[in-house]
Amino acid sequence: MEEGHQLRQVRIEKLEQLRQLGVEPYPYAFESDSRTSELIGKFEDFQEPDKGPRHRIAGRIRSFRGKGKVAFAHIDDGYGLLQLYVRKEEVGEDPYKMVKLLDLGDFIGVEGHMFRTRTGEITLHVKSIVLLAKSLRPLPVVKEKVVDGEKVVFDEVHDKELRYRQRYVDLVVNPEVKQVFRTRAAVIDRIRRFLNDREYLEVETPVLQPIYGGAAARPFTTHHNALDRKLYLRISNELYLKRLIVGGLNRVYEFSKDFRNEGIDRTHNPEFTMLEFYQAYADYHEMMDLVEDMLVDAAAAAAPGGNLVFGWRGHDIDLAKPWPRRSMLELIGERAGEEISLPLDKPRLAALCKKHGIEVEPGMSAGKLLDELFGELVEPHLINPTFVTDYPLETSPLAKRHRSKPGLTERFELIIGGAEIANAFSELNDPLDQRGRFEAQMQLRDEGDEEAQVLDDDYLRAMEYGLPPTGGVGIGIDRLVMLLTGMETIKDVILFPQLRGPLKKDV
RNA sequence: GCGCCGUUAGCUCAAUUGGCAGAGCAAGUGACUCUUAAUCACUAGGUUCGGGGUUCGAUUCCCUGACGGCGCACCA
Repeated sequence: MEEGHQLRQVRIEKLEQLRQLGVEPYPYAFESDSRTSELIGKFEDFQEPDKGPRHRIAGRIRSFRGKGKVAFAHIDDGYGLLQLYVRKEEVGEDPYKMVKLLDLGDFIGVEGHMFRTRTGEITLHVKSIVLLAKSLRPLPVVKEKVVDGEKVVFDEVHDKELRYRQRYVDLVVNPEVKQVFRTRAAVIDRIRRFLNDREYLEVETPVLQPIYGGAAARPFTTHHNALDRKLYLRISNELYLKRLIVGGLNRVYEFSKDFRNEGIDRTHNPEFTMLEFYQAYADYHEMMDLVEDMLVDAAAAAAPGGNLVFGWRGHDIDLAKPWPRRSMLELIGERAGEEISLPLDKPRLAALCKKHGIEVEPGMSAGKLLDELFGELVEPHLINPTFVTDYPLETSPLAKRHRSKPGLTERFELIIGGAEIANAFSELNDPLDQRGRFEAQMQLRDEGDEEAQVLDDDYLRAMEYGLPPTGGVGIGIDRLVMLLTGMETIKDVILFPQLRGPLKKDV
């Protein structure tokens, strides 16, 4: 809608008419004392509703039905809709002229008492009304009615592009979107308390990093002018948090916005939120216990009442403890129908891959082949929470060698609904082993693997001062919220997901 | 990056074999003092995503680009 569009022009003209009536279209504040949802909820408590107390409430006009000298409207205060009943006789001549100049989308403040209309709807009987902000652009008009107790919505806004690009519109017209983001905040709050209660310290580490690390991914790069230096947006905060363990902050965590220069799909957004937490003197077994407790606790923020069954990706997922802990080799062996034994036999794994239609490239290590088999044969079938343990050494350069299984590490991933929700290790704390692992990664990098990790000398120096045995976990918060809210795409749990290109037209 | 599908009024959507681009809601004017997808009458509203082509004539067919969705690839 360009500057001169008629719908917008009409509203601009109304601004002038309002000012001529002495109405300021953009006043400074309004003191409200109620919420729509509470007023409706408490209505039944009133002895004599029609003579009940006065309430003040502010919000956006979402529907309007003028009937001559009386008007009905619904106000939306962000928590729900409440019907208003306005009579010219009661609010006065001039205010009613103002009412006639109102549009859907305008913010108003009202004062009045509660009653029930002849048709049964709980309603605010307005005694006074003020304009709080005039809206110039028409919001999409969505109507609903209740049929047999079921809400039927008309002209619902489905257009994904409009919803993501103009999230402010989406939030107004699709009220369930607000609930997703309230749940997201509640889940994060709950996890933060869970960790604080266990004497974890919340910390902040650099987003701009001279060397990126802690994960296998391609980074975004940027440049610092004053330092004339290339910097990377973090792909992970793992190495910084472990430096803090070296320093004696024995339990640390950070909700970290990470950035990875990768494709975008239902489970990947270039910037996403990761929770990482590290605990000195713990191993991965202890971290599994902690993750299990943490996520069951977090689920309560999304589904009060102790319900632990969540519908997601076409499955009913039961989060009830305990969650099975299965080794990766065992799971692959079951699905492949043949036992995978140690030490890993690369030609045999390659044959197995080919048998299951997985492309084998010459440079692939035995561990990489195992990862491929797991992703193809096992992961999609793990619906209820499962801790998959003991990943190959080659693909886990920051994880400690397994205490009894050569060629594997003490690492687990938590898989729910076929998606990776958490990744964790007994952290590698042998600095010489770590140096060797970094060197192996650099070798892969030289061979063209752009996602191989980069050797971080300062991190090695820190570890040489001494890193205690440590358990560490990373949890993909966006995916966790998807699970707990039943959303099928990561775009639905990120307020402003990354989209290509600019707004295609000014609508 | 590849394939398939889509983009028409502010919103939700139609448009026959290629033949004057329509409806509902929203908007404007008028009527209406308990309406509720309020109702009634009238009015206005379009670069059919952009560019090119075929044709007497393109929303429709062809090419190309943009954006979105889905799938694949990539991806802890």
